[in-house]
Amino acid sequence: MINVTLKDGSVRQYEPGTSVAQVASSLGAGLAKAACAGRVDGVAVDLRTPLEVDCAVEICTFGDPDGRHAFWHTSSHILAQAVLRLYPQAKFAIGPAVENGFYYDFDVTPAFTAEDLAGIEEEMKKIVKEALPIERFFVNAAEAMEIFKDQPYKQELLQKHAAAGQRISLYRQGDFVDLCAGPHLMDTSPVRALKLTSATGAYWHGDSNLAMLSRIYGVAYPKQSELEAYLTMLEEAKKRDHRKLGRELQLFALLEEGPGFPFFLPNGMILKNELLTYWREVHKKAEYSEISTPILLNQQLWLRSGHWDHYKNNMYTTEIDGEPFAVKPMNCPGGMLVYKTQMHSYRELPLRMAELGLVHRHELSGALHGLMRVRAFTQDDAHIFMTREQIIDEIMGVCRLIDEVYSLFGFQYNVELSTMPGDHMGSDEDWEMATEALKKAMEMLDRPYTVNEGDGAFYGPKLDFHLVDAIGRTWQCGTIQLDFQMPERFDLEYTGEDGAKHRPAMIHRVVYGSIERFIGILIEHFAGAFPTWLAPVQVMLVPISEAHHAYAEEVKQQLEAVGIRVEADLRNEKMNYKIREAQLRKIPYMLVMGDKEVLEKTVAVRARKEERGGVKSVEDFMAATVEEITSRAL
RNA sequence: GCUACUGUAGCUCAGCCGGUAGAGCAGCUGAUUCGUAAUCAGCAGGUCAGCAGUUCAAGUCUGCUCAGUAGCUCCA
Repeated sequence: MINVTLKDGSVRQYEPGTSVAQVASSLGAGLAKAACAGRVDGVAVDLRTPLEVDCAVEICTFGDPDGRHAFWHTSSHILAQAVLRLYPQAKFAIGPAVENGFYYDFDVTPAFTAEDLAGIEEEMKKIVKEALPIERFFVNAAEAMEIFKDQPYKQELLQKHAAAGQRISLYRQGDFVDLCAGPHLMDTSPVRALKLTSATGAYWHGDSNLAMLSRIYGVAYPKQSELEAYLTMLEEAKKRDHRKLGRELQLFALLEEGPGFPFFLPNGMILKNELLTYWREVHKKAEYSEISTPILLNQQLWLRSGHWDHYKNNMYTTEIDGEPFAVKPMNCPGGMLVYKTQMHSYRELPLRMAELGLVHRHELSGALHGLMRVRAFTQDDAHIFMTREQIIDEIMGVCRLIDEVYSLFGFQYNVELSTMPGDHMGSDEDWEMATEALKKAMEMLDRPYTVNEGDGAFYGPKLDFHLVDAIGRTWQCGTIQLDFQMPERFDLEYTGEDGAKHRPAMIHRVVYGSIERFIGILIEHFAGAFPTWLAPVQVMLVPISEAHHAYAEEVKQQLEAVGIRVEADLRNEKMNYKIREAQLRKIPYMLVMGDKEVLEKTVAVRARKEERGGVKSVEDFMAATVEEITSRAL
C-alpha cells in the first residue's frame, strides 16, 4: 500500500497505481469532475498519473495556476478538435495555455479570420456537451510518426523525442489525438463558458524567418459568470487606454504625418514638465550634473561606438556636406565625448552625468503602440563613470533612486537581470564580471530578481525594471546597464592616486525609461485622474451665474499667486453643465461659488477626494492644496 | 516587417442590392442668469484616408499605397 498525505495533513492508504484522480474522487463527490488538476509533492501532475511511491497529494482547482493550466490546456485541445472537424485539411502546430487563456496555432489556407471564430466556437460547445473522456497513452517514436503522418509540424516536434529515444505521451479525446505532455482535465465537460477572442498570425517557433501560422486565442472558465467578469474587466481596461484618454484630455496626439512621433499638447506638456522638474530635483539631490548632446552626429562616431555594426537597422541616417550622419538612437556616444573634453582625476569619481536625450529609433511599423512604443522618445539617461571599486555602490545607489521615484507614483515593479546576448562586443571575462556585479548589488539590497538569459544590450548586461500597469501588463521602464566596452572603445581615462592612467568603468541608466512611455503608463495607472501635482488643471472655478464672475476672478488671482493651476469657467452655461465637464476632464477640485460664498468669502469645494470637500474659506483651501501639491501626494 | 481586420465632420457613429452624404456631442450666433454630471433655438462643418481601375453612375465593387487596431517578431 502507498501512504498518501493529503493537503490537510491526514494520511490515507491506496493501492499502487491508483491515480491522483481516484484519490480526488475518494475524497468527495464531484471533485474529480471539477475543473481541477492534481499536485503530488507540490509538483503539478496529470490527474490520472498513477501513484507509485508514498507522497503528499493536493488537489488544485481552477483558482490556482496549475488548475488553470490544465483547464486552458484542455480548452486548446477542444479548439483543435473543433478545427479538425470543420477544417480537416488544417495542419496542427502547438496549443498551450497562456497567462490569460489559451491559443492554438494552425496552418490553414486561407488564414482564419474573426468571422470563422463563431462557427468554431459552436463546434467547441458541442464537444464540451459530448463530455468526451480524455485518455492519456504512450507510444514509441515510430508509432507516433505513423499517427502524425499527415502533420509536418507534429513530425518536426517528434524528431527531438525520437532522437532521445523517449516514449511519447499522447492524449486522445474522441476522434482527436494530440502530442502532449499534459496535464489535462478528465473529460471535456467542465469547459462550460468559453469564448474565442481573436484570430491572428504568429510565427512557427516564434521565429520571423519561419512560416506564419494562423493563431486562434480563447478564454474559458468553469462558470459563465467568471467569463463575464473577465470580459467586463477587459471593457474597464479599454476605458483607461492611454490613447483614448490622451485624446479626450488633450494630452498628446499621434498624427498620420508622423507615425510614431508623438505631438505633445499643452496639457500633456504640463504633465511632462512636472515630471521633469521632479526628476531634476531628485537627480540634483543624488549629485548628478546635467548635459545635453546633439541629435545628429557623424557616422564615424557610430562606427567607433559599435552602433553601426549592431544597431544600424534601427537608425535614421542623412548626409551633411557629403558626409554620412546618423540621428542618435542612444545617448551614450555623446556622453563619452563629453567625458573626453577634459582630463579626469580619481577625485572626481564617481562622475554622474545625466541627459534628457531625445533619441530616434526606426521601430517596425507594426510594433508602434500609442506612447508606449514610439519612434522618437526622451530617455532620462545618465552615465556614471567610476572606478571598479565603486561599481557595486553605484548600482545600489541607482536601485534606490529608481525605488524612490516609482514609489512616489505608487507603482509595483519587478526586476530582471539580462545576460550576454549572441550578438555582443567584448570578452566573456568582462561580461562575467559585469554580470556578477549586478547580481552582487541586488543581493546586497536583498531584492528579488529573475534572470533573462541572453537578453542583454550588445555592450553589457543589464537590470531591467518592469512596472506593473493598471491591468496587470508589465512595461520595461528603468534599466541599469554596466558597460566595460564603451570606455575601451572611446579610450576613456582618469588619473589615479598613483599618478598613472586608468580605465573607468561605466553605467548607463534610466529611471523613467522614456518619458513618453512613462506618461502612457501614468495615464492608464490613474485612468487620467492624476494626483493634483500632475493635473494639467488643478482647480476649476464654477460661478453659478454672471453675478459671481467678479468673485471668481478674485479667487482665481489668489490661487494663481500661490502657483495653483486654475481655470474659471465664465461661459454662459448652467452650473450642472460646468460641473459635468470639469468632472469629465478629471480636474481634482471644483470650487462652486454663488451668493452665499460671495457674501461669506468662502468656496464650496467639490473634490475628487472625499475628505477635501465641503465649504471652506479661500485661505484654508489654498493652504491645503499647496501642501498637497508640494508634497506630491498621491 | 508578417497575419487578420479597420479607415465617413474635431469626437462617437448611421448610410440596405452601386443612383451623388446623415445624427448626437463639440464649435459659432442668439435667447436664458440658473446651487453640484448635459437649458432652448438657429447656423456652420465632409476631395467619404490617398491614387488608380470596373461602371452610364463608386462612400459602397477591385487593385495598390498610407495610417490605425489585435497579435507575432522586436523593444525604453
